[in-house]
Amino acid sequence: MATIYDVAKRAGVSPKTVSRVLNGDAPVSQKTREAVSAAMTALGYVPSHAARSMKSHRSGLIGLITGAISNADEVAAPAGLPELFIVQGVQHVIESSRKTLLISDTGGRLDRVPALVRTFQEHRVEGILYVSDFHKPLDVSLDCQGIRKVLVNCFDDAGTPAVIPDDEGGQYALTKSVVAAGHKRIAYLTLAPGMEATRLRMKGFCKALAEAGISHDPALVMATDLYGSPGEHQLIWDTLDKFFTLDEPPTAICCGNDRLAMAVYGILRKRGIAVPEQVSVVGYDDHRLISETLYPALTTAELPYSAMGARAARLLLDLLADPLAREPDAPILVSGQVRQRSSLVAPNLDQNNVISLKGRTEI
Amino acid sequence: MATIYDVAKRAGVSPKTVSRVLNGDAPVSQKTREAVSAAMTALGYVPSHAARSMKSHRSGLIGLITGAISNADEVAAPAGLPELFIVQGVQHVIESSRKTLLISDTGGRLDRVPALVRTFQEHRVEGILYVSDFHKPLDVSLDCQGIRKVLVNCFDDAGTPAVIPDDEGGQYALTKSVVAAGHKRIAYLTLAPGMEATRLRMKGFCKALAEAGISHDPALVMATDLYGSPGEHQLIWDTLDKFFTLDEPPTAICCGNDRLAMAVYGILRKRGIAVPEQVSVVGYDDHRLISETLYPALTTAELPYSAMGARAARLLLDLLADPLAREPDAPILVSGQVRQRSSLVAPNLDQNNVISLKGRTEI
DNA sequence: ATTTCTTATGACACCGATGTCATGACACCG
DNA sequence: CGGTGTCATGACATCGGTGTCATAAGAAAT
Repeated sequence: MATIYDVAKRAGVSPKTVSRVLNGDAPVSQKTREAVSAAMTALGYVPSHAARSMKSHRSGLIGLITGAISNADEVAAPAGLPELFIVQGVQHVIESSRKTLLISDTGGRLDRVPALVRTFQEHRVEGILYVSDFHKPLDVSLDCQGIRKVLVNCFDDAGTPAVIPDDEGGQYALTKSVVAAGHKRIAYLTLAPGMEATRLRMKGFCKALAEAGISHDPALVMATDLYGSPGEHQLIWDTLDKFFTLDEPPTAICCGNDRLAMAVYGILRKRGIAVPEQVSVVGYDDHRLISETLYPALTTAELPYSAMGARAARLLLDLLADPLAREPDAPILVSGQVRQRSSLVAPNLDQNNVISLKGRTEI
Repeated sequence: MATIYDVAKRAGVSPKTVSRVLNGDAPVSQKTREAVSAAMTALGYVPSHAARSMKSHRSGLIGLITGAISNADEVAAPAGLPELFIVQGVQHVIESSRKTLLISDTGGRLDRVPALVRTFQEHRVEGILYVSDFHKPLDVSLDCQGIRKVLVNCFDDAGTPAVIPDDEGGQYALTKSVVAAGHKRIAYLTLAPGMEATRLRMKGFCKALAEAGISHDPALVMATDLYGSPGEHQLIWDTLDKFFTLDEPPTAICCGNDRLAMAVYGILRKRGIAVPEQVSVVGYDDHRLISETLYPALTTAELPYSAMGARAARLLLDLLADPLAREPDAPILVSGQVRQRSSLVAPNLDQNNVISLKGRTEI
């Protein structure tokens, strides 16, 4: 590989002059510049990042730690959407800032994080982004030896800058849409209890109902997310069974994520209940592969992963640009849109103001 | 950041001795080793990758170019499965070889590839993997200036080493399973014409039928993949309509990918046709988010992206380890499994040996 | 005791850039 | 015509490691 000395010799100038042509940081005569450029082209010269960063003490690298890649075959992890979208958002921002993103994967094993951090340190990354697979408290000790870091999709109680989804607001807005469509009996198939998203979204769900003057009926709320477990379909089946043997069955079903909604579609139809004619269904995540392809297309709330990644990357770059910049003192919430599609319509009620399940046929 | 000189001074030895402790490449007395280790710990010393690679001329970096990350919101690109799974397979192999993977994303713009290659060159990557979003001829000029490269999910006619999926074999095996279940009238909703996968899988499909003595009926083959187009559902609807008004309707439907199968499920049920009781459905890709969650679970052929990534990474490492290693002279085919799930059962025929569509109710 | 051979360690140069400082060549000024 | 300033360029040191070679300190052999 050609070096700056080779170029200098060929162009008949000093290495320093070649450096000046490269960086344009000092005047170089037109003639010299052309000679140097010609030599660079002829030799296929590309400057060495290692040599540069050694002298400048600036690597231009940003490290990102994720489990997205190795987790990808459990693509529907608890919260539903692969955190890869976060990486996408990060990538866009970092790349347009002329820095290079170094992505490392935990391979699903948190005990490997220290080794990844060490690799980042060897490369003298200027900042680190830690991306969690779903919204939760940080579950790994992340000692970065003074390197600036930003958490994405997780948070700690040490005040580390963090960017998280606005789960409460998202479910609130989505539920309001369901209410606005005229529904009063709204069931909710939640994600696993104990998850941050479950708690926050329930809060948003209840808030929207309360504002609409609809009393909260515990019989309409069930946790059903069991990804990977063979019993999941049975559980959803039984849960729906309970709902539809109530005196006043639900006219709309909120699902903890789009994947659950996909399962619900299948089971409802198996039981001869038409979506959306007899029951409306909404999801969460806006996992477009699902929400756009399901028939009918799914109304859902966007989990703004890409925007979160972009926000986190921008935050990190800002912190790096100004060493005195104050870190935000609370996690930054990023909100998503409600995506209206055809699975949500006005309820179809009979004269008793109860869902009309006539014409139902088990197929 | 502490340097090897700081450590040396603190331990009262020369930098070279510290280097020896770090690399263990020459004998160091027990006492010295301990003093040096203590100093390293006290100073939080981490060696500089830049300085090391400069001297050794070995960066330990492998570059990977993909559109997977920025493409992620078009997660169901033509061939169906996000090529991210390829990256996952690569990551596993590279990481266990003590090298570091540098991932760059095209942002969907092929004209940015040269810039990415240049960045890789600056970092002196030892090899480059180019990952295509679906199986096709290489569609970008990839001038790596002598850096070893391996193509994944694509191929060129210049003999560049490549790893691609065995589309023909996959569809052949899958179709054989459908035949083995007893089906003789098998419809095929193909991917877009012109795609490598479409051509090869059709070949496998026909081969399996021919071996079973089933004549190929063109009326049962239609291209329906229109991802992102609002007319897709209508097209599938109309296509299914044609199938089921034939004198001998199909008893099984092969779909070009799992996403199409998901759409077909919805439409069939809307039309009161039960899966799998009246019609069996199979997909392609084994996109587990879909195939495991659909109700009933989907029989499908695995598109072995992860294995392809691993294979390509291993090939690249082998080529790097032995500069004289001969490149394979044809693309390496990687085969996937057939995943048997509940959407495929024996056909339900009436006394005329025709599919029984009794009990059908439009819901 | 002297020579020989390990073993442990250090001095020094070098990898490929760039920052600092010096200098040569001109143009412009009075 | 000499003095001053600007422009273009080069010499040299340096960043943080490691390869090469030299050498001091013991251990083993004579």
